[in-house]
Amino acid sequence: MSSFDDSDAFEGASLAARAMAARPMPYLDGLNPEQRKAVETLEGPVLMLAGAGTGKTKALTSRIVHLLNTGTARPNEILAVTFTNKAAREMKERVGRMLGEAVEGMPWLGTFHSICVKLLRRHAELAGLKSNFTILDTDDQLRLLKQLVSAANIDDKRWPARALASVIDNWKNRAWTPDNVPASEAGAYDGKAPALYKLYQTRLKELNAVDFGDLLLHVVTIFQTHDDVLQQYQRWFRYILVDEYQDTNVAQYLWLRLLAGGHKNICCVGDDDQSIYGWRGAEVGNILRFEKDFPGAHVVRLEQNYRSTPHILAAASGVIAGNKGRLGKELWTDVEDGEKVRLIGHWDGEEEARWIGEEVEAMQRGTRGLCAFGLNQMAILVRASHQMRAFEDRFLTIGLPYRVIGGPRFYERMEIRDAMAYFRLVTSPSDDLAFERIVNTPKRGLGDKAQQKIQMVARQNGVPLIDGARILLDEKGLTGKGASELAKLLEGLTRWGRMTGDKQITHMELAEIILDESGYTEMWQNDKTPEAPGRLENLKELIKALEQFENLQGFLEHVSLIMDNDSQEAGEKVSIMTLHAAKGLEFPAVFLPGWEDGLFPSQRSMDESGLKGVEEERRLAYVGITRAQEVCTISFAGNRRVFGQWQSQMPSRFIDELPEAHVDVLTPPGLYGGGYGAAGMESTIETRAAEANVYNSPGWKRLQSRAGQRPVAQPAESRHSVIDAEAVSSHTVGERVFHQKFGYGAIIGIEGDKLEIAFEKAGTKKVVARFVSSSDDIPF
DNA sequence: GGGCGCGGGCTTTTT
DNA sequence: GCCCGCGCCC
Repeated sequence: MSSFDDSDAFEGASLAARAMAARPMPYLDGLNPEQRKAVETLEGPVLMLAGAGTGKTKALTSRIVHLLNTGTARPNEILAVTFTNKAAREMKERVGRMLGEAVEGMPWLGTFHSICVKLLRRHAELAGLKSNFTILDTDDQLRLLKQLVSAANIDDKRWPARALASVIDNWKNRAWTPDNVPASEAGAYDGKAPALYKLYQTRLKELNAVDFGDLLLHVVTIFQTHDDVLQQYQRWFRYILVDEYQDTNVAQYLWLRLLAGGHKNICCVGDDDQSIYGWRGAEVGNILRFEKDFPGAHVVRLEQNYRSTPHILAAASGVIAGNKGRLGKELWTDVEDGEKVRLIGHWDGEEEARWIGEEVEAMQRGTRGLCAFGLNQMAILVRASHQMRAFEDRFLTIGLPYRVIGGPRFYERMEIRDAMAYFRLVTSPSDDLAFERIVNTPKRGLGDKAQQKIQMVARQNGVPLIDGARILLDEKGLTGKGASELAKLLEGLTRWGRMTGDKQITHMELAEIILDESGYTEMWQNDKTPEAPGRLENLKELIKALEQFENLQGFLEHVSLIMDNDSQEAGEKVSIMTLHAAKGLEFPAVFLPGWEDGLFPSQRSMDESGLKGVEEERRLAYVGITRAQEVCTISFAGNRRVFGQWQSQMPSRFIDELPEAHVDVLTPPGLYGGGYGAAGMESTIETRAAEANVYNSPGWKRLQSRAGQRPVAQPAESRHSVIDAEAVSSHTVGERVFHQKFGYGAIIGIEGDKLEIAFEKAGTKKVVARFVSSSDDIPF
């Protein structure tokens, strides 16, 4: 058992707490009664149900401050867990600010993953690891799995490694070790998944590596099998706080329950209505049954919203009311009036992007009758990242500054991962995955053949690849350019390895030497693609990031978890991000484009999870609307490119759920009276549709067959559809109509504003009435 | 061994 | 429409 006394993490923090005991508590004055209750109920289990914009973070940080300020706990006795590094950082900053200068940081405030890394490094041997284990990212993980899959003679066409990765990930999220996978679940991946999972775990141990899921899983396993260890931590962490509790998965839930098992001083903060991570294993059930898990729990509801206008809140409430099994909260505000939620339909996705671009500019100038918003105050929140493209394209053409939040993270970029592989190999030569990654990057003439030879020799001798390569060279198993290049690489690695101990050279200098001498920097300097300069720039940034660490080793140990991408460049820019990335943020003006069935709610979510999936999508809609402070604009398009093919789209079912009284339906530009014809656009659209052989594409067929299966959500009379109200169709069955993409057809059915049309060329389709015109209205 | 061109599959969402 | 993997050819 390791001793805690040698740990920096547990030291030094207590002075501050003692010095602060019994100070005045001004922070309590700014809280409303519910917040105050959540802050002051320090003992026993507390569930803080905090709706969107109700001052959750304020309450949470005040609670930490209160624990410290009253002398109830010392900073190192508080375990405070978040999901993102950003949230952890923010909380740290706020606590620091509230306490003033005296804080010595909180060693156990961090993400689930970062805290688990700390714990696992202390007890690595209990999981069969060394304490300097590496953390694989998804890329490494996938490469490893691919090797296992092909070694097992499995056709990776039918059973892609990706699928296996997600199966294993799910199992880990449920805290199932290879031996604990229930028989009922073992059928995945052609029944081979359990064996491959076991193999994978063995291989990880050999590599002294863990993946993301392991961080939780190993620690939970250690807690479950080593009571002495668990008890020590139960004593250490006297007060536990959990942010975003609705997002915890089973493994995290077990972890928390184990740690809180003794004293039960656990305060979980969350909002069941904002649970949007079911797809990565989050269990809304965790928050729904908190009171059962912790009998006698104090439940506090934060319902006063300080963010949005009443119309926006009402719209959000109206949508979320469609979900069953909620804990039930109703947001309210004492703000007076404000703008209704605006709704608008467009011809296609490009028109939608064009309109939003104009709208952003209008808002910026303040010409929309409202006060002007800066670009930083506006955001476009999309369901799926591929939607971003249309906006980026449009904004580039009109020169509207924008920023995309949550693109590929810094540490996931190719050049960063390559560079890190070099560093990994220098600090731990037996890192086979790192070796594989860079052995032929830059090109050294060491292709598949050569690499296979290295693999074989290494396996025969039971040594890491780097030693296998050495043996291969000694045995003259390689000739020509490849041999000399490999010798050069090995020689370099040895040399750089020796330099890690050299006090004359800083680790930043060493990193630069490695990248230069290996030819890696040169590779990008010679690269003529437009990305190359950016990549070199990133490498420079990487070196700069090293500064904060003592040495390369220390850097590598920490970096795998700091996957942040928060290089928020300054300047006025409109933000584009996914709804998931928007959680926890707020903007005066929010655009929510792409509200179309299949896109939002996402078809995949519905196919995979049925009603549960739709409910999660609905929560996503709720998250989206509640990001808006003053103006919320929802939009949809009648046609959209899907997989590069034009598709007819139906407005989202969530649009029907918006309460009419709080919605303002805007008239789209040029939808009636042949405005498009006048603008001379129909030819391009028609040509595109004609060129693309739409109706034979698999995507189209898939969508067609799904459209038939999809159950009607609710009886028509029970809904008050905004669209229906506005556009009671003036069409009749049998009428001949024209559609810009599908051509001429006859109406064979009318259902509210939706027409079923037998097109002459395109077959039978459902189309929203406003997207067709009577055939005699055609302006040409 | 590497570069290029073709075809298939695919897009949620991320620590 | 884009990315990845494969197979062909240099």
